[in-house]
Amino acid sequence: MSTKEELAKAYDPKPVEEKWGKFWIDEGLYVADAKSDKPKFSMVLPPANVTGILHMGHALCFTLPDIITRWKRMRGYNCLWLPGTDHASIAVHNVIEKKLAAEGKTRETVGREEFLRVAWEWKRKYAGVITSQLRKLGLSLDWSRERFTMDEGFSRAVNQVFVSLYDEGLIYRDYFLVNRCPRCRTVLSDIEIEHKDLHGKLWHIRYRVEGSDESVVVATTRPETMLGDTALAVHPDDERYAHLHGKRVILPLQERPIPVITDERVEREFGTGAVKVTPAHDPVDFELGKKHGLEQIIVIDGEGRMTEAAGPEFAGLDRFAARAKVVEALQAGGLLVKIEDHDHAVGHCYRCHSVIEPHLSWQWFVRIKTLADEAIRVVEDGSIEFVPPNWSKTYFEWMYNIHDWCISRQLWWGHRIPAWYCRDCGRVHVAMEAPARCAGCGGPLVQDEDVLDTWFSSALWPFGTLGWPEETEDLKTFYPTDLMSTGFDIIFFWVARMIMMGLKFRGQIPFRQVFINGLVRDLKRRKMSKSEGNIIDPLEMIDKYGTDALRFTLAALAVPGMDLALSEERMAGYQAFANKIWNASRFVLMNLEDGRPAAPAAPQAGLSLADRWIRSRLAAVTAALNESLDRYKFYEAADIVYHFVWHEFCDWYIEFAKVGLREGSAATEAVLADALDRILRLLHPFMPFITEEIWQHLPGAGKSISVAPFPAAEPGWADAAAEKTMALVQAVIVETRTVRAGNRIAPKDKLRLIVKSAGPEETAALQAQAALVKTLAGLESLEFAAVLPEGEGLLKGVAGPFEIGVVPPRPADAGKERERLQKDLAKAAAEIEKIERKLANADFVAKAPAEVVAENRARLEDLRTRRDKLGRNLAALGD
RNA sequence: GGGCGGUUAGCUCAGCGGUAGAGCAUCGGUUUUACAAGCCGGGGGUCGCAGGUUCGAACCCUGCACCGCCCA
Repeated sequence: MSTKEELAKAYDPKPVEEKWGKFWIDEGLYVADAKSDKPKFSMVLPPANVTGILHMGHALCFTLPDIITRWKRMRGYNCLWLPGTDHASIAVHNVIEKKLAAEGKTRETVGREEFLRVAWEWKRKYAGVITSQLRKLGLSLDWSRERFTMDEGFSRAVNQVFVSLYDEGLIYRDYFLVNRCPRCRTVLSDIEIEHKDLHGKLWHIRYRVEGSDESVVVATTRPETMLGDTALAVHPDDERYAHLHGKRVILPLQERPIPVITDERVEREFGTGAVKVTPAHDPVDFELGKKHGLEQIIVIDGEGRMTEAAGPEFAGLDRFAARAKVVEALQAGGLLVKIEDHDHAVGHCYRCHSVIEPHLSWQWFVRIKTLADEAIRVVEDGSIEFVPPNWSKTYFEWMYNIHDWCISRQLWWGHRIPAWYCRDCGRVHVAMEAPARCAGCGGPLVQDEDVLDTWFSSALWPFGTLGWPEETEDLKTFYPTDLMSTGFDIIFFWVARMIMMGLKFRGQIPFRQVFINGLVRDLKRRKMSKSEGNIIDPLEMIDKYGTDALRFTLAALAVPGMDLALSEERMAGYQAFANKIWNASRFVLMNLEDGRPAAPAAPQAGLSLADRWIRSRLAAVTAALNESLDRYKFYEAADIVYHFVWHEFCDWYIEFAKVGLREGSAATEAVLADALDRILRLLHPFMPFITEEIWQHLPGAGKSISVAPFPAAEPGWADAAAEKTMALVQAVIVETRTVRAGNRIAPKDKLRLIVKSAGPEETAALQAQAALVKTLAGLESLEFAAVLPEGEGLLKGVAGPFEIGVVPPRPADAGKERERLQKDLAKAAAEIEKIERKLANADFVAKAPAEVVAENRARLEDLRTRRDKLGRNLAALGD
């Protein structure tokens, strides 16, 4: 026998989590085997921001797939769950700049090399923070394969992708109007812009028509950009302005003539129907400018300041100061017709929330259309499946309207673009390694200053982490991965791009399924944010309630695709659940002091009704749990196992087992131990720590529960007869308890219970379980009678087919009893009426399925019997 | 403006065509030798509104209202 030291009175998570967390890693239990012949199940962890700290979003997004991985591992899969971190270009860059600023330096004063040295040092120092926090969640990650997006191999993969796409013409450099954050001093891609509705103004400005006294009024939300206007546009069919076609107007303040052009894209309803055109500072105007061959005059620079071209009185001013000054100048010149309130969407930087500035500059782009077409196809044909499926609509919506992807960033922390320019002839060289000199003229080369969008590298995560571009064993064994768990907010940023890149460079989808988890909110459904002060910190929760309680809470709240409202109360509830499991286990272990008897060989031989019943339930619950997890219904799976463990195993079976154990039944001891063993294994994916700790105390435990087989849903254990009889037993027990509670009879008063016999089979079945009924209902005696004796002040109740009579230890309060019976009677009567009405409907009887009709008839019969019994009992009480 | 989602018990949410459920909260009882983070019992809902389909609607369809998110 191997029962170790007895379990403590209450579950204390901390030492347990520390012990097993270390054990799992030291023993390499989650290190995948590329050569295994078991079926594989692989995932890559969404790389955590290397600067980051763990928040509840991580906890949710990582706990759910860990449940799946642990479940699959126990079911015999060769599982790989690969962790890693992301270099988070802008975020880290900002941190380092701030750090330098604190020392009175800037990146320009220290230079690129020193900047990167500081950044790497910083990364080395802080990367461990997030990874050690990940470990606290009990994730079954393969740390031996941990990767970083800027490690050597991964960087090579990034360069390889860049060079290949360039060679194929899918990456190009262009002078284009892009989004720039003046504060971060870099351009951003379209999806890194957050549009916020703002209350703005619409300024109506008068432009004089050249060589006439006439003028045209244009409306604009950005008067400062007028300094860069190179045309005025009207709709070709707008009769109000037909006479201006081919004329020119004089741009106020600049006193420069600009042409009037016509274009279908002008909205006649907007403002006055005449609009100013600023090709260098507005996306629509940029296109109009290209179409109509307009000059592009840059009046705002990359830092949001007015340029020389804006004119001497404005040059150097901040864009918002310039706006005020332009408006003032227009007003002074009598050119401002009116100012209206106007709500419109304004783009903001997703990192720092500054207002974005459209910015004309040379940038690198990915030509996206052909890549997107393939990526659309694999979702359309079901090769990749979104869970829940409606997210595919969001995906398609974006993919159908996708624009070329601007991938260059004016930052230093990241993958430097592998492009070199010839100083002499300007020729562009794109290559894996720096070429020595210009292939054209032999001139000296200089590398592009920019780095790549972080998302460019994370798009390669599913294959880059497995060793690509080398054809590694890992790549062959584990790609494509099976599941990707992530938030809906990065479907565009990340999921779509992984699909495109995976298809392009592996010719295969990167993952079979995408599980989209919701947002973690507080109880008032607000997003958690520092400024709101409503953050629930997972580490603090782990400290307070234990990792298992946190994990179970997240699982229980995780309805696919839905945001979840998290509360500490909920977590306290699952902490109590952990404690319940702990104590149930203590009970079982206390009864296994002589070791663990083997389960009976023949499935049902020598088993009591209760033993057969719990096995039947166990089989059903195991099957249901598997099905829920198969469909990623974590909340359902959690609910199933919670209810079973607490309200079937603990509330009923353990109490029944006490009777069997008292009688010295080895079978019950075996079933009890086996049920606990299975329960622990069923729970393990959700609550890895407590289950490991208890399981290790079970006689005959293996190396680790995390690699023990997941319980099979034993088909031979299904026992409808046992479940039916058990329902009778439970009904009699519950009704007796209800009678007791309704009449304020103390639990310590042992009762005499008389049961009126029903059908012979049912009666015999109940009689056989007299010991159970007596113990659980608190009886001193249980008698069966053909009729319940009258005139003894019996307290009567109806339990399934049985009528029961409780002999009150002292005269009962007839009023209370009458109240109770009347209530029951009223309930039954209401139900009867509903069903009678249904059955009175000829259409129902004729058209509803026969079994539904039969069901209703049977139910009506039962209810009528019940009503009659209750009525008689009530009448008997009357005298 | 386009798209997606939500509206069910006091709170947070399941259920999505055939007897309205869970957890928490609440009320009453209770130191029954695994557990008071417990045990036993109870109360509580015209399933947002209005139509329609159906023998039958919380569930399907249409419209409306309100809330949230994404895109333009």
